[in-house]
Amino acid sequence: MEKQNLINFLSKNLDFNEDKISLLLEDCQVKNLKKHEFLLQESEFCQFTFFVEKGLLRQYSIDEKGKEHTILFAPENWLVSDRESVYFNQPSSYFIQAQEESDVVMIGNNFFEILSEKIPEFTSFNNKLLHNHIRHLQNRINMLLSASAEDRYLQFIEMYPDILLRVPQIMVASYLGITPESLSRVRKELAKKNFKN
Amino acid sequence: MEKQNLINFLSKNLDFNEDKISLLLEDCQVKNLKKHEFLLQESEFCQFTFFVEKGLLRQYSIDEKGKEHTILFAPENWLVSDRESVYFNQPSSYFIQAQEESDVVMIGNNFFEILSEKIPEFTSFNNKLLHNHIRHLQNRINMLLSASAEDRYLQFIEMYPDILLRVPQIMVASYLGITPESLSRVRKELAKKNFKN
DNA sequence: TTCGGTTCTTAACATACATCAATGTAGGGT
DNA sequence: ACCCTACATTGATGTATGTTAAGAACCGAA
Repeated sequence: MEKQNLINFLSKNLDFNEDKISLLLEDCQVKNLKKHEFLLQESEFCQFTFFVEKGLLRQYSIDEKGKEHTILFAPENWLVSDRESVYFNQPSSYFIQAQEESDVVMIGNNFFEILSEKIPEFTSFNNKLLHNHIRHLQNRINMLLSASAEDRYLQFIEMYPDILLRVPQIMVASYLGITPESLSRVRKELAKKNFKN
Repeated sequence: MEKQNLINFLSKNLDFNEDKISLLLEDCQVKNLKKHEFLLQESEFCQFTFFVEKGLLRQYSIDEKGKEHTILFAPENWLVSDRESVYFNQPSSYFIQAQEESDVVMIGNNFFEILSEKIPEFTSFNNKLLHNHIRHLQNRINMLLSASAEDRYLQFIEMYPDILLRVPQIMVASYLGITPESLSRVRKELAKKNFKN
């Protein structure tokens, strides 16, 4: 089934059997994306939360000088959304784009509310997702405040070893907050110190 | 009453009258802090969420090189906590310290659950708090990824004009992710361009 | 009031990282 | 198989920011 990953994800966390979840998910569309296709662009209102069944999404912003800044990489089994846009009803300042041919489940903005009504325990699960998100952002801030280019890169490959292989370095650089040239040099340095990869 | 700010804060957001809220808050202690007193230190488990009735708190971390990184300034009517420690039951990697003589309401970790039971609408309010938190962190990441020292400073005084006057520059610098010397230079430059403040 | 510490400023110098530019390389589309 | 475009690498150079160090201003405690 095309939503199998999402169903697993929910049933694992909700202790609610697969069939029932599958039923609840009936309203959610699945969308197939070609590489480089957009799910959201700057100034649009984010209408969905996206669950990645297959492939890889990237969320990024573009600043006044035209530079891209990668906010998030979302491989299989990740949720992506612009919560700010969804929750506060603002035009988004982000782009969400498929980096590979991908399948995503489009979760409508009211879907979580509906789930909350039908599955009381969902509220606390949603809470957990939010806390996870906060933890993730907090760690990133810490990294940006304290770590050098090399340290950031090392942290990155530690945390997302596979993503390194799936996206161009230029995007990893924009995630780390450095230029692609700098990243290339960092890698060269690490190679000297006989660092694999 | 010593918890008046918190009562206002909740009654404004919950549409629940002051007396009832006041009653619910009875279990929460109020603590008076002298300047530089700690509410939380690294490796401790964060047991409370703190609401600032009066004064100013600062949350910060210290990295391997001994450098401080300010995570958050919390003046009157702000909530502070290490959600990661509270929610995931981990030792904290942060310090929370009073920058001024302060009064805080100590909100126990189960208090929000209790409130949820007594005030159904509280769940969605809590949700809003979490989303606000996420928005705040997200904006900060954007800033760290894209803005120069000067831009960061300008954003900071725009956003927190009063805090600048209440804490030493050294701490503002550690919030912005730059050295105090750099901050001093930035300010000098801005002064040249006849920038007030 | 004086003392001692913290903070702020300034300057000279160091360095990590950015920028610019050129070349090389690889993958996708026709 | 070819070209085209995007990406990676490298070197020369520039710049913002860090580092170190010193003195000045400030402030709280004795």
